[in-house]
Amino acid sequence: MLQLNVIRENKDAIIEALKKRNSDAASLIDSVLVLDEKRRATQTQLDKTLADSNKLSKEIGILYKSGKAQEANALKEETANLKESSKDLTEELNTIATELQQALYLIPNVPHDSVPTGKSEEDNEEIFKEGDIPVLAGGALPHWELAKKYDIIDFELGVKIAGAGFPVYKGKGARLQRALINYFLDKNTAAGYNEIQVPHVVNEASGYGTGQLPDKEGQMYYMPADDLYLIPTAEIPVTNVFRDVILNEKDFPITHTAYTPCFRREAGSYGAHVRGLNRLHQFDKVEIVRVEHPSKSYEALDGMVEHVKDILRELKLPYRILRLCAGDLGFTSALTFDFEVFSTAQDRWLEISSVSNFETYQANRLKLRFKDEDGKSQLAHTLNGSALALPRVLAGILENYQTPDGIIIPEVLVPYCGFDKID
RNA sequence: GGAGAAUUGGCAGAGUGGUCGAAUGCGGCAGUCUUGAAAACUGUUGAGGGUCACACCUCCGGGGGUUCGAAUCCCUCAUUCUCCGCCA
Repeated sequence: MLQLNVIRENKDAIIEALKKRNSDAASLIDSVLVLDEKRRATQTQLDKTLADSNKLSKEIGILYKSGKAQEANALKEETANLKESSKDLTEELNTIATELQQALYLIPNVPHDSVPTGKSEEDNEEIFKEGDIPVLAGGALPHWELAKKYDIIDFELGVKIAGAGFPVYKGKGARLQRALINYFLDKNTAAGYNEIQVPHVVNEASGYGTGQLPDKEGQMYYMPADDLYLIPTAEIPVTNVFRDVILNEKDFPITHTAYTPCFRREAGSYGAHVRGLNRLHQFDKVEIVRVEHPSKSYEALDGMVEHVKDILRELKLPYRILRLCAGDLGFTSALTFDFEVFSTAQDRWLEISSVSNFETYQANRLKLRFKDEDGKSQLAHTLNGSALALPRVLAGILENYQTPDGIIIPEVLVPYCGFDKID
């Protein structure tokens, strides 16, 4: 959520910047400013009324104490009007505040200057590419065929138990999943991220805190009996650790890593590209989250990108990095880099990580602040990224490391797996 | 799941209808003293709105109510603790 005072002071610049997202926010911003003004005017009026009635109440109290009940009763009558108008004003204020809040929820984050203009993922800018794309022998298979051939992932069994998009990993497939989780967590903690285990469900307040609500409720599994959501990403619980928190400057940087399963309804995204592991309702992911001083957050973002690169180099997977264009940028993000691994047998790139800086957008909703040098409260910056999402990494490994004799396990994972080949 | 108790500032803990945003202690910060530090002493120390700055307003777990007036009374929800039941 954008800050009101920032909108007030940079109205035109914000409208201009949001045009990059192909959203004309001008009228929305205008109505926010009108509502803001109305809110403050109403607040001032209410404050005055309350001040008057507080004053009267105090006088009544003093009169009673000094035994002047009659005079007190006379004053009581005067309060009736004040009470009436303060009730009306409170109602009015609540209405305006709610409208203002809802309008603010509809405004996405302002894209960073470096974000390229563009309408869709086709306009994303490739900024880096590394790793050799293997030349596979004849008869190379896509990962879902390999999964079947070696009996390591059973998609049909998942359908029976839960439904499409909930695969069952078996034998060496299950072991490889566990190896990847442990490897990622080890890499992240070695880089200084503090491991944390968090709930896999979140309440409504947490959903609003990181911006999934009210925007994306259709993408989350919701449990009405308990008013809880299954998490679509560890970003929500891990970042909400810092909801309503005031940090000291010396607490920066805050870094966490967490493994969680992720649940996504993926409503309406069925089609040709969802086969196998490409798009699931439940998948595993290891996330990294940072809370940073505003002056350090872009440096931190670069550090996260380098960290993810390092992992992919060790796995020896061909990958590229995209700078998302404004049209493809997430609602809450100011700048996002996507990592994609090349799926050789499918001949396409698969997104395996998304690393973003949200600047103060989430912090404003979370009320995540810190005391600066002058002792004033300021909003912190939040960032997060996948390091990494498992299924497509697994797809990449299966396809790129396949040989006629079986699938070779990347060297760095062998100690975690306890085997070096799936055959 | 049943019965009872509780929820106050960074922490501990007073406060049961009136000048209480809240005593006191600890912690934090600043100063005095000291070669330096500790101790001691003095001052200061919640968040938000509002204002050029004051004034002023809101917040004592969340929401609602009673009252001229609520941290204090009532209702409701949440959470925590104790006892019982069930259970990985």
